[in-house]
Amino acid sequence: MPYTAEHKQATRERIVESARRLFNRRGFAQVSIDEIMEGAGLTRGGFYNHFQTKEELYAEAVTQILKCAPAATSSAETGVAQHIVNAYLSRSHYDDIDNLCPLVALPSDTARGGNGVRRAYETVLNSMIGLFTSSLGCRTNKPRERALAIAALCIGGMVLARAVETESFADEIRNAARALALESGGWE
Amino acid sequence: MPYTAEHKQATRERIVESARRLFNRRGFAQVSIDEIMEGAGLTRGGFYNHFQTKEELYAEAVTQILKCAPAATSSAETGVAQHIVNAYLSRSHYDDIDNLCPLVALPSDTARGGNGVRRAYETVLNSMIGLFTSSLGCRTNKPRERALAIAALCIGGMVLARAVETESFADEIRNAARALALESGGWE
DNA sequence: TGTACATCAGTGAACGCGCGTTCACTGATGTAC
DNA sequence: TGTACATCAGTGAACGCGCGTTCACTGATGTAC
Repeated sequence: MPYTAEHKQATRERIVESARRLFNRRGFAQVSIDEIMEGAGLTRGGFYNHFQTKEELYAEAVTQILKCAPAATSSAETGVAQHIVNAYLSRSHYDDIDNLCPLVALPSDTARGGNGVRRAYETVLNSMIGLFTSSLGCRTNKPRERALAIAALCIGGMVLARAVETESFADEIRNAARALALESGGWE
Repeated sequence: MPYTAEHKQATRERIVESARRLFNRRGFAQVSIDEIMEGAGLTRGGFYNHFQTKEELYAEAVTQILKCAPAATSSAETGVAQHIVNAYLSRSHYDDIDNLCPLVALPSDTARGGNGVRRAYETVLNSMIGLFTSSLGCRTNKPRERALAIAALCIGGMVLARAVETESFADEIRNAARALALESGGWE
């Protein structure tokens, strides 16, 4: 059997990685298969050795994007949540377009997308919320409700910061969202 | 001069209205000029009597969408802000796709778009924030910062609710975001 | 160890559809007389 | 008031490009002997 299974798998991953970066930046419709394949160092035709349709790649890439989201950190000690809030609403997260959290980059595309994509989105959001919840357990009588609101603040603040034209306004939004998130978590 | 200027203006507005609804629901690339014109009761060709390009219509439609956003309410008495937060995160706002606030429907498209679109987005967001700020004036020492965070909560909560697959989860998110927003505004 | 072979990942030309845009035409309407 | 005319909003066929997808082919690689 020529070409090992590992070789094929590695190529497939290069394609998904290229797609991940492009979809996260520009959404589904604005990215062509040519671009994705070029980003993976391949040409157009080979795409269909790995995926049946562009849609299929999209679902896989989004799930993939979501899996490497910062919220995937597994340890849930107190302090981790605070750290995540700070990192999430930091200037460096705002600047790093290629690694922007998909919860921020793709909510509109997800809302317009199919069930598979929505499920993946929900899974990642859930893991972020689970982390906040356990970190809040001893500080409030409604930790889950609080965790949900803090997630909305983090993601909402970032989404707005990225949609706005003026950079100083974007900074102001991030900082205000962070202040309230930290206050609500009792982390200030 | 056959056909009055008013006639032409009215037609133009029908096109923008049709575009407004479609763009708000599906974004820029997923809507065709055929659909927009059909929604306005016209045919393809006439489009170019009113607009030079699809892009031009997009910029105008988005600005238009943003202008009729709920935040445009001008009176800024205390209580109005509270009312807006409640309406914003209500189930009926969540359900009404065609009239969904563009701050919720279009942030990704805006973030990927040109300066005109971003400026329009910023303008509307500013008017929402201005309203919150003046309504908070006497209740906190940092009214603007608070207002920014509350806006992030409203929009973030709604964006997440709309991206998630499970309906009960969406409800939970809306309610949690509302609770913290009202608490932060001192309106509970 | 070396060689012939079979497989299949990858190539790039070609296809066909959708859609933005153009264009020659139509016909509804306001104006001049 | 009625009629001829000029204008231009609206029509729908056609164009052309981009892109998703297909397909015949190539050539790199692992296996059998």
